[in-house]
Amino acid sequence: MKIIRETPYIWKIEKFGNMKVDAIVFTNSETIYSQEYHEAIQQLINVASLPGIVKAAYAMPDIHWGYGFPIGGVAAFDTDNGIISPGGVGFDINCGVRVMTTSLSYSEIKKYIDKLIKEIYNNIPVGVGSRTNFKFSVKEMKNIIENGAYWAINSNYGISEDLNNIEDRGKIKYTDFNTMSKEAIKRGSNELGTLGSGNHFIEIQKVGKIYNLEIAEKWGLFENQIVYTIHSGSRGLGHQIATDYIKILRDNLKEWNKKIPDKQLINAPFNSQYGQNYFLAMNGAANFAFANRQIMGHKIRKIFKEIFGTDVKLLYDITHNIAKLEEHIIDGKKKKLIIHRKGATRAFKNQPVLIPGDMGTSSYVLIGTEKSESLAFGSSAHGAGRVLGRRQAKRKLNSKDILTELKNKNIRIIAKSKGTIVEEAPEVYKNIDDVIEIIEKTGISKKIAKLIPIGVVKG
DNA sequence: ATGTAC
Repeated sequence: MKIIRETPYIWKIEKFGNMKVDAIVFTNSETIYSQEYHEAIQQLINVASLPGIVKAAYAMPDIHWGYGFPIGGVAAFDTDNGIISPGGVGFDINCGVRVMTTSLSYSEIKKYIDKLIKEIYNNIPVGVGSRTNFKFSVKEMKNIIENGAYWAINSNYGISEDLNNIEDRGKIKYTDFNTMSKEAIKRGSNELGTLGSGNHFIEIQKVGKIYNLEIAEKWGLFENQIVYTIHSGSRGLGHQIATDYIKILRDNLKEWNKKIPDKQLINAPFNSQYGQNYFLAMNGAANFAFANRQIMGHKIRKIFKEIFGTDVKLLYDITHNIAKLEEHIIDGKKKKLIIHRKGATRAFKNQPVLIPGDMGTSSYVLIGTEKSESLAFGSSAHGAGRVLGRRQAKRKLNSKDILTELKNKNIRIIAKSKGTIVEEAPEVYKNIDDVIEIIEKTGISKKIAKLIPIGVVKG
């Protein structure tokens, strides 16, 4: 294997063996050869061998090991002779991030942080198996699946201008309710507007440093401003769709998948019936997730209105686990591709890019660039990236120490489970500042503002 | 991530 340093932050693994294209890794010289990158890079090499992959397999600086495809990976496939793979999307279909902005400064709400996070915790179901106390009918579920955030706004969870600030306006048109199992629909029927567990969170944050005043102003951001971030996805519904289609492809496309280097890379030709059915079902789950974040975002907006009498705007809502049908220029010609972004954020030119760090450090708002479009199909990182596995975290850390650490930093927290506090402790993540620095240096997005956590709600 | 296991 030959790793070539293209620039100080871009590394190329020249294609060898069964690879159809090169692999490109965005990172620094300290991590490229590190043990923690090793498995993920092997997975990236496997991805580069899949049929119809175009240009290269890409890895963002926060890559780590995932199901088949690495988390933090981007892979584009030709729609005529390429594939679509559930492992290239992930189990939490349309896991994503939304940032909402208030007109309040930190000093105005300082005394109310405990009250705020308590209100949020009491109004939004959080944690493993979090459910609403009612169920949507199958007919209403069809409406939700087909219309996503558009459905939510029509159901009084939001204002129409919210749609302008959601990726794909919160509604992907390529979907078909009939491609989704009864089980998936049943699981989703009492999960809409719930946070979930693991790395999902709601944070009240204050705007720290502003890096680009002009854009920040345009986006309604100012120093010491109170904003909030929601990180969640499609809950059990999306998980069920992923599980269903991995099995369907395994049972029905044995011959087609005979040569894959890892059984977790199970896939279907994009233009086949199986490939199309997964695509349509996955998009249904994505629409469910858009509605999910829209509801939670609006509920918190109402809490702010009740306590402070202030209005809240949506800065942006973006997904980082999805396969999208997009047009990109390949060899000077426009081409339709199916872009898998798994733990990678879309970062088209001038678009807000939201990258959460960990609950003890910070998160960032960035802007997409032309360079991202030319270098990585318009993609950027999605988070800090784990350095400790969940089990390792539980062995090494205890919740009491983490709570003390957060208290010392003046960060309030309500969490349903002590286990989650440990599994999601600041120590289990890479330093977000390092990830952001690499992104800046490569130019795949540019910093706009830093967000500092002050109140955290966890599952 | 996940009714953390079929």
